[in-house]
Amino acid sequence: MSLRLEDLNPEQLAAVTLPAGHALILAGAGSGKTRVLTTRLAWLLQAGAVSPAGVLAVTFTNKAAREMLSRLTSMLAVNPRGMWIGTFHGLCNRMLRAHHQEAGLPREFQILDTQDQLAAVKRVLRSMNVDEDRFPPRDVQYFIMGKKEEGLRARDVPAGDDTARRYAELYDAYDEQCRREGVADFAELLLRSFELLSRNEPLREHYRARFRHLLVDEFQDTNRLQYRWLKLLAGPQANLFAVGDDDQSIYAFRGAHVGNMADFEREYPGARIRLEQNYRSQGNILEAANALIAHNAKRLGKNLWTAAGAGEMLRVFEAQSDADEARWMVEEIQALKREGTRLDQIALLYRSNAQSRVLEHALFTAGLPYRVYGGLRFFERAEVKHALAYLRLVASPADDNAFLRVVNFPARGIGARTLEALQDAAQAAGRNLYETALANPGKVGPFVALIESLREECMGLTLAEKTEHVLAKSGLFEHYKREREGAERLENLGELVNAAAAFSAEDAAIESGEDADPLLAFLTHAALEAGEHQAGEGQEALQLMTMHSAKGLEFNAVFVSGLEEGLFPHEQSVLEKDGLEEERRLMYVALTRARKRLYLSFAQTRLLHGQTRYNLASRFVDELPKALLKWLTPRLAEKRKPSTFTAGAFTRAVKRDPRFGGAPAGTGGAPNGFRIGQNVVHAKFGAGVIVDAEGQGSDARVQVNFGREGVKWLAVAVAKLQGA
DNA sequence: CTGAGAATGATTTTT
DNA sequence: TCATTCTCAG
Repeated sequence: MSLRLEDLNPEQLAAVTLPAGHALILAGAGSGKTRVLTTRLAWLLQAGAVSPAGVLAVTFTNKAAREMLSRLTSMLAVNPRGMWIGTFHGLCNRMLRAHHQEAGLPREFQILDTQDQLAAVKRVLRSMNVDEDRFPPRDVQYFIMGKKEEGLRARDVPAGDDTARRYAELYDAYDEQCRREGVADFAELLLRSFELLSRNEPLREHYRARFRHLLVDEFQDTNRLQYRWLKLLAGPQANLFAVGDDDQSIYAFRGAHVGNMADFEREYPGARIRLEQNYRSQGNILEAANALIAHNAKRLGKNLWTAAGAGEMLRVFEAQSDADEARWMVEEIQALKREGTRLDQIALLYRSNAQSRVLEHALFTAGLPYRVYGGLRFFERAEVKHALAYLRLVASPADDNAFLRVVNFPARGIGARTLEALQDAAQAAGRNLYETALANPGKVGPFVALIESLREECMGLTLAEKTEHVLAKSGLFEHYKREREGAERLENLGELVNAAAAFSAEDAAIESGEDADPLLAFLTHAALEAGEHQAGEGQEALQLMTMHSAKGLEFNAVFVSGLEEGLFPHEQSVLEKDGLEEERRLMYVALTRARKRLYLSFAQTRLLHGQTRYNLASRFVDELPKALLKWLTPRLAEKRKPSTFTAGAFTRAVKRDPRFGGAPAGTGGAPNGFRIGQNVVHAKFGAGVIVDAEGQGSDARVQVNFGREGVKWLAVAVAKLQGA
């Protein structure tokens, strides 16, 4: 256990030992960001500048929060209990639990995850007889979330046309429903905490007097409300220490506002430190990443460097097809393995999850073990959510979401009609479903009686015993035992009991504050931390994930695959405002994951949504310095002229014209010696690929995808296309 | 209530 | 293509 400052570089040391005041640390990829943040925290505590209770450190993920805490306790003997280290949502939850009355929430309020929220929105729409075609539940949910993250309640939403007004009404009705049912969605935790602090002066002053130092990780990922929350909590006295990297901002689509960094610069004068020395990648990789990101206009500016050598060149492979690309990757992986690279030190990155399929197929065929990130997390699994719904009803009967989820699961002969009648009665009485059913049992009588007895029987039991009891009495265990494919689900339910057993008083205190009710804390834990993606850890396996999921990780060898226009940058993203720059930052993140070896690949043909797409190499490949690239395949479209034109249209699925016999891809007939899938060069538009064709002889026309230049129909007789 | 078949879309993701 | 969601008949 030691706090060592000797190993820090001058910039890191400067950041760690800054005197009181505000600071913005621009921390490049692999520059030791987490280390600086935790060492800063330890240094403040050890120097006696502040007590553990006087600091608040906030991160985005539970994983990051755990890592900070564990690194801190390895440097310093501190009791984590009194410290406020956690995610934005976790800390807001803690504050709201401590002051639920002032915040207008019931003590046992439950947290809605994204799934629960959608179900809740659907109920609002149904109760208001809203046309779901005009107001799709997903859009309404997105609207509500977005407004909350801007800090706006329904009444604050600027009035617009009828549709906008209706959205605001639905938002209002949704909030009212949440209030009735004693639940809060993710954004609500933040907004409610923000409103609590802004309205309740004594409380605000209490926390302002308490927290002298606020430290923020991944500041570029904060949304507007999170930044306002920080400012409100900091007040005029506290010191804000923000660490971030605008070049790694890849979450604008979920509300992150990179502009917060520029705003911070303006609003909080103080220290500005750039951490540019990279301890991860070799020189060529960094040089490539620097050159790529230099194409972005909106940057604070930063250049990574390393004391390590140049290392290897970046290897680039052009495949005929996605399957071909996958086969090549397998070969390279086997070669790496022979050279002694551990499989878990190799990452296969892609833009979208759908791309993992081909890779998995090739890896499976080759017998290479792999692990795919993404998909359902533990607490999101249906059987686990069912079990939790019973526990939630025991803790908080007003939770209609939980009620509806399990009132007829396992089946108890309670049908849609019964529930409709119950919901109508509840609405008329302005009460929740549970109360309504209790007052007028009918068909749901046995169900509420079951919950009532569960609540009684659970008194005095430990958390794990409660969980086990609920599983047995609810019939969930029986149900899955009978089900043919229920074995895995049963296993997960067993895992849930284990999780409950492992959930300690310590966890509860950190999760929800001192003297928290273990059951409530556990339910909160389940909502705020969805758990691992899947089992299969520990085994040495290749790591397959999206470039987004790879953020923060590092590997000896990295494959960045599917570098094709339309796929990456994604065709949707280039239509979005600042979308291309965000895609480029994503590429930057992908490149900077690699320590020693970096592979880039793209395929001429890719099967997507059941149709063959003909693609051109991503512009991001062109944006890398040629001198750093080692082509493993002959560069076919070398002649392509660079262009500044960024038309929106990209490869469309090829609709094969029956006049050409609907021949398979690549061999399809097209007029005058051209065929679908063929690479061509046009004098003005550069390289392209034939995507469709029609007509014969002098009327013949072909549709060509020129990537950035868009997709164009050209008359063969006029266009003078060259075969490439 | 259940199961079969149709319809529907389909970046990226944490809390 | 394919996975999920919806609809309707039994």
